[in-house]
Amino acid sequence: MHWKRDGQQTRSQRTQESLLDAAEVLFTEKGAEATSVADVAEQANCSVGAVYHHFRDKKALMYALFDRMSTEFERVTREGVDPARWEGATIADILRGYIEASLLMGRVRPGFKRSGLEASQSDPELKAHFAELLGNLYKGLGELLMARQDEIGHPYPDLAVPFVVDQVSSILRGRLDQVIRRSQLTQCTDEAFTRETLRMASDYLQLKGAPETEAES
Amino acid sequence: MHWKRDGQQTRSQRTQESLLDAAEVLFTEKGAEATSVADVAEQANCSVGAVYHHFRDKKALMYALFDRMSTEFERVTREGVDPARWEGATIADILRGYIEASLLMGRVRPGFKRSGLEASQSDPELKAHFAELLGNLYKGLGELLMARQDEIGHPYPDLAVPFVVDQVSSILRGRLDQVIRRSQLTQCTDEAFTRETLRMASDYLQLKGAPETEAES
DNA sequence: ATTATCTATAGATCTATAGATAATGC
DNA sequence: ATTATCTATAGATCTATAGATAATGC
Repeated sequence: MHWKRDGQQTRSQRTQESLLDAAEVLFTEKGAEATSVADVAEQANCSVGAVYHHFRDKKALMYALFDRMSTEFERVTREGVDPARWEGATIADILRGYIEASLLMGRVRPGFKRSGLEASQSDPELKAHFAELLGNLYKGLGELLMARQDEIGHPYPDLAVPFVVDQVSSILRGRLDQVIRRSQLTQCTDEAFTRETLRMASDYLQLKGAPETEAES
Repeated sequence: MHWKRDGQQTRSQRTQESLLDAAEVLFTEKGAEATSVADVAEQANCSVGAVYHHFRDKKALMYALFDRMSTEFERVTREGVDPARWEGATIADILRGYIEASLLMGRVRPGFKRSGLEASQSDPELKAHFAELLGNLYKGLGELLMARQDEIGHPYPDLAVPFVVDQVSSILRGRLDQVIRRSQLTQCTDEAFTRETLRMASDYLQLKGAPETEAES
């Protein structure tokens, strides 16, 4: 599982990170396959030889990038689904937090999904890892909601909660997928998007307590 | 806009179609970039030279495939959103029809999205065309729903209808996206998926008339 | 006679390495 | 002395073409 050489100089680590930065930009933009090692080297202001000094081959570079993104994703997930963080919060609060955080992350780090898929394609083990990362997020989020089961009016919370987690995630992916989205109709603001997505999830779960106080005056 | 040569023999047309079939399989499986012209030729049981006899270059093959898929997509859309077809139908009927048809299409022709995206990436004009195809579907579906505005309890139908069309589409894409989905949690049947997605959309729109008669006994 | 196909190959990339040069830090 | 970088290039693909061969249909 050692995809990158452990650099022993400060300079080495700097180069390695700038190579990963370069790869992240280019792979996100046009995909790993369409990006040559020379492209990455140029973007990182170093030579092709340097790339191969740090990474055994191109695949190793892809894996290392995926690894770096995964680590961050894992950290954000762990913090995000920590029950302590959401003490006293309602389901609506949690869902709103999830939507807002996803929009933010998806824009700061747009390449995670693509990177994960490309890595998955060439290695079933990484595919499993990628699925696990997403699974952990969905599981954690689901548990936060299930702990507030009494807010839910839907007749089968066991079914409704995983379903709503899944669907909201799909909706978020849909909004963040620049390629399709860019030229689509729903050109509403993030605020409107968040509000309506939240309303959809709330209506579906039939949340009690604070009903949408949104109807006109 | 002539991406393929007009074959003048019966044999020619057969070969062309089998080349497109081969490309559809391989491009869907591993992407156009990762597929070599030799791969396509082999899958179609012909030589590389034959490919280039029919298509100017590899890009032309991609475009022709996208073209063939687009034509079918357009036809299905046109028939699907024809108001005459849905006379007397409720919003729930229409949405159910959309969901079921999408699941079917997405499985019979899984490569449409990928093909569209790859074609889009190398040609802005095709990107616009791809967006237009999806746009027409969403527009037509939206109009069918708006014509039944009196069923909608949501305070702002003008906002809610495009929103629900968009979100249901994202949810469908999410379910059909094999790469992510394959290893995901929501392993419910298509029936359950359809039912719950429909319920979500109905709840959001606050459909009057036939309320979900689904609650326990 | 024309059109379609195949074989063989030139030319363009792109990956990966070898060997030389430069920088680091003990 | 060791580690990192660069330059130059070998070897592997992959795209596209040229020229020869086979099939079609008038």
